[in-house]
Amino acid sequence: MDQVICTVDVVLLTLKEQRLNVALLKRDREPYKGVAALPGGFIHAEEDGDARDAALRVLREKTGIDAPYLEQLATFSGPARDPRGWSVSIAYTALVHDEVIEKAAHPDVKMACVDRKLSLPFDHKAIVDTAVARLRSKSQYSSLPCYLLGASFTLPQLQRVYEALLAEPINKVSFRRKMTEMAMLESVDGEMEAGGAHRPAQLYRLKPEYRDQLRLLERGL
Amino acid sequence: MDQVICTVDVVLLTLKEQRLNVALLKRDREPYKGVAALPGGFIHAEEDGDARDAALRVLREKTGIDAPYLEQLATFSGPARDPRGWSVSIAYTALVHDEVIEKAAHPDVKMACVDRKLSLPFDHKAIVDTAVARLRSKSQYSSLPCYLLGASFTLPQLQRVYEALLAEPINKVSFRRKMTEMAMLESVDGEMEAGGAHRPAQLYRLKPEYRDQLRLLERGL
DNA sequence: TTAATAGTGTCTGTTAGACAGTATGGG
DNA sequence: CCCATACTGTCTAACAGACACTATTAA
Repeated sequence: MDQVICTVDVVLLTLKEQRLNVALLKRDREPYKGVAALPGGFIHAEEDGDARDAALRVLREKTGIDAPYLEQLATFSGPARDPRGWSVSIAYTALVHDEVIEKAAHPDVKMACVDRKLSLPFDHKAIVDTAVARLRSKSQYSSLPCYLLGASFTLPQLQRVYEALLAEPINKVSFRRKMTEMAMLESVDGEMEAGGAHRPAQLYRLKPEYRDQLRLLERGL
Repeated sequence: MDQVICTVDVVLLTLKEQRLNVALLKRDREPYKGVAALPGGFIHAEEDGDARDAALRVLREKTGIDAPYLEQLATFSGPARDPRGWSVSIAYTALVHDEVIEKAAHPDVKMACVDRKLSLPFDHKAIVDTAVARLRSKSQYSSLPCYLLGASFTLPQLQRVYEALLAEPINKVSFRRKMTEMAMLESVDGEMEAGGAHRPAQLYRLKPEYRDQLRLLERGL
């Protein structure tokens, strides 16, 4: 049997000031010791139930973040991507609200804007690019961007998230029609957004059944 | 380092009489020797450039089919899916025209309709279901179904493929507008579909630049 | 000519976007 | 009151689907 190294990597994304950021971690061992890279690690056959469990474990151990929205991205493989030998990395995308990362406040985790030129070890740049492209693509026709916000949020906030991801303004009336069509939100009564000198916006949250399951539109935004 | 078995599996799909069929191969070794399963095998670190190469190699060795449309589906993993131990299978979907399979005429390959109840070893049923769901979903907004036809085909043929995959009739005028919008086809001049006592249909083929690259619609069919 | 299917012009209903109006908070 | 932003009603433009009409072949 040919020896193949089997790892998972996590592209942990969040929005900071309307810009997509990815979590990078200073590597604590060779190869690339001390270099910022995606949180990742070997699959532990004795403890991990599957690759997804491994990704959740790695994220918890390395960043202190627990149970984010997580979906499999793709698997990257080949003899050259890791100097230790022929390797497979099952990559996952995790989406969290900015606050989750700030609360975890892990000292070795640095957020980097994905629009900047990133210089990353292994093929991590390609993995990040794939994750970002997938997120932006799915934002056109799904509820995925909701996971970049907290437990409750207003429609104007959500629209700004979609607009940041799609990098284009969205018609307010159409946006609201589409959110109604997706029928994934329920209003949180009585609670309104605090803040400015203006009418406060209604708060919403994902219906429980869609907390882990995407909602799709027949026709995109 | 924990020992993880690293394999690839291929869901080779084709349309036979407007029904999606998957290629199954009688296994020639344990486990499940003699049982029909997806074509698959171990990654060979010395010869495979990456997992995709492994999938192409496996498909060529086991079915005689070379260079089909191939895309990564997902990776399946866990301690229980293979009796030999904790395993990872990087699954690929291959699409080919029915004739390609008939010409290969591999004696151990049997096509099975995916709508029938399939009893498959490992987690191959789940892999097939995932591949079929992905294909049907992408058929709503992409050129993917083209790869289930040969090098050239007519628009009525292509529409029947879309209708078979989506399991619903499509408006002819809209369908043609959408194909024009995708702008992935070029007419094959002078050549017409032979056959019935009626006006023959114009033949088209994928433009060279889209032979291996999907074309997407802004808004689905 | 008829039958059968290919391909198109056009009308209509549906949907998306523009715009302007009302609603509701703070100052 | 004013301003700012949330929300909504409604008009218009764009698009999708229905339908009918023409085109082209074989018998």
